[in-house]
Amino acid sequence: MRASQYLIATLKETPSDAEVISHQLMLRAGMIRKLASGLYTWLPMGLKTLRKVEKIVRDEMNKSGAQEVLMPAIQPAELWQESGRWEQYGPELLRVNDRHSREFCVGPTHEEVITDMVRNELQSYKQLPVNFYQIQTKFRDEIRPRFGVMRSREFIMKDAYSFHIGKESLQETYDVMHQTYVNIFDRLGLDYRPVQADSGSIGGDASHEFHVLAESGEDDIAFSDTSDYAANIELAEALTPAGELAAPTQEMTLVDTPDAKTIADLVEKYNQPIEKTIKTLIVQASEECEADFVALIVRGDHELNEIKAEKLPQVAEPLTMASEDDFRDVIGAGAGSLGPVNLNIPCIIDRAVSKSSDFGAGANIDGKHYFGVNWGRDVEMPEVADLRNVVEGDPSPDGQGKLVIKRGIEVGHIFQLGQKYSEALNATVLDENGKSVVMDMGCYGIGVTRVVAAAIEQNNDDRGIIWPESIAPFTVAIVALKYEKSEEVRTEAERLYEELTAAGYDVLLDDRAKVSPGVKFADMELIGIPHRVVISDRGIKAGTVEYKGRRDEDKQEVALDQIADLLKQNVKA
RNA sequence: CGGAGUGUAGCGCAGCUUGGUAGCGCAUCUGCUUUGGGAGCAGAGGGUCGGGGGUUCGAAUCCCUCCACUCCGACCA
Repeated sequence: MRASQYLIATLKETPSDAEVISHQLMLRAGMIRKLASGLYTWLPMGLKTLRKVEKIVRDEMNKSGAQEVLMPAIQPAELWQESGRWEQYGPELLRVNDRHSREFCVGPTHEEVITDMVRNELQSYKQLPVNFYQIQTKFRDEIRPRFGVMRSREFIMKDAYSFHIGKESLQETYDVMHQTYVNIFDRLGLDYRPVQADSGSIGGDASHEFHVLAESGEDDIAFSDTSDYAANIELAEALTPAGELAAPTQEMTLVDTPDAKTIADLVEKYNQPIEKTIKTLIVQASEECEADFVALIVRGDHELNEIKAEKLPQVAEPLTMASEDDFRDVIGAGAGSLGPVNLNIPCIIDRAVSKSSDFGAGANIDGKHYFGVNWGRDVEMPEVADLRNVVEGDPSPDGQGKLVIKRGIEVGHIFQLGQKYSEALNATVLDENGKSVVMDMGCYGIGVTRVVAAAIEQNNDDRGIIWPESIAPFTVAIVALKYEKSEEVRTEAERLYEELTAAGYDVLLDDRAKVSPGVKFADMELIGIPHRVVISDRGIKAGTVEYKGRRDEDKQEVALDQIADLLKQNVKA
């Protein structure tokens, strides 16, 4: 491609509303433009990379034996009513009416449509297992779209759905997809981790997420420093601290603490070590609990894990924090003065709290705390559960090593759905006995547009993007200085351009007239092209061109007749 | 949805307090010069000042209203 005939829409200044580096660089490199909140146009330069990501995903999916289909973005309400998600999905589902006022939605995902297709097309166990996928535009009406295409409302997703008789067959395909994802992210050239995950609202059993590691990620991932254990922090189990509960060394005393509303106050003003403080959180109880509220207690230095809390039978789903107005009458004290001693509602404590001794807690009397509290002696040990997020340094749940916590960007997610949708939509086939059986399902997603942003998030410097070779919009930039004036430069540049293009390389020839060298260099670096060749009069006189890799510190002079071979040896076409 | 903020040329911003015919930098166009790190000179074009309403002789500026966008929050004891 010739730069003079291509939209190079680079920006010198960073648009003011771009927060994260990938968003800034995608705008500056002329890859995307915003149309409205959460909606982006892909300019030629951005689309080129997007298509390369798609191609890798498509290649590997095809290799895995999956079959490509394409389903509509607009879906009829009936199917969603059949699965129960028309009511359940909430405002993230964009609903629209056609001219006959029939109801539709813009698909945020395609379980319903694929299950409908499969129940119509498949009749026999002999046709199973199958795995269908598509690369298609989705819409989710996010509460707050942000970070450019990282969390946009409209986005492109590769979604695949497999169908089986029995869990064993599902597990086999799940394993194949896990390996396929590893192959995909390896080829994309990204630093990523597969992690155990919660299956969340989509429902189902086993689940892994694939995270690209980056500081700006929105998820916390916990890893073992010695084994290959990795899990989303939502899921990572916090083990009970080893050792016996220490014997009391202090008497329990009631202390006036009128100015202690927070854990920080107790630590600073009353000299309580933070690990000897506790937080008492009041949440709505479920129907099977006789009280209206349940108290959840974690250590002052720990955080409640809402996913874990929500799974407790006594706790209402979704997890709802009680407001102070609600519980003040029941408990007799407000936030900041709550604790397990003389508490008149059910109480569940975190495993770490169960090993706390001589700790401080609210007295359930406004402005007062008990210090030196001990389980058994001062208050009966309540029910114990895993309630908190793991923190760095916790022992790994697999018993090997300690946990390290890093930020990740979720770019892929695979689930074993089981029969959630196939049962709701009655997707059955006949088994070898001629009996009708409900199929098991798996589903497998990759956020294709998000992959592009994540790749930039992980690969950039102060000059711009540094693309992995496999997804760079162009792999080689030929910067021709004084292209329009120097016939020698023009001849050499054209020759190299033709040769590399013929050899299958994606080459951008910067032949722009009256553009100064500095601008050309800056643009090529901002766009992030991995390999750069500079052709100039100066070089031609010496019989050389200059080569520099995007990550290289230094340039090197290469003989004119050797540059093509050098690139062919080191760069994949 | 709650809170905060911003809307002025393609991009980045000033002007608003104290009302008086809209400005700067970059980008764009023309010409000349320049060409190995975001060139110089000369000239030019480009604006419903987010929309509507009001106050006023006069509104980018003051008031009302609507809209869009951005950030923070929706974990708090």
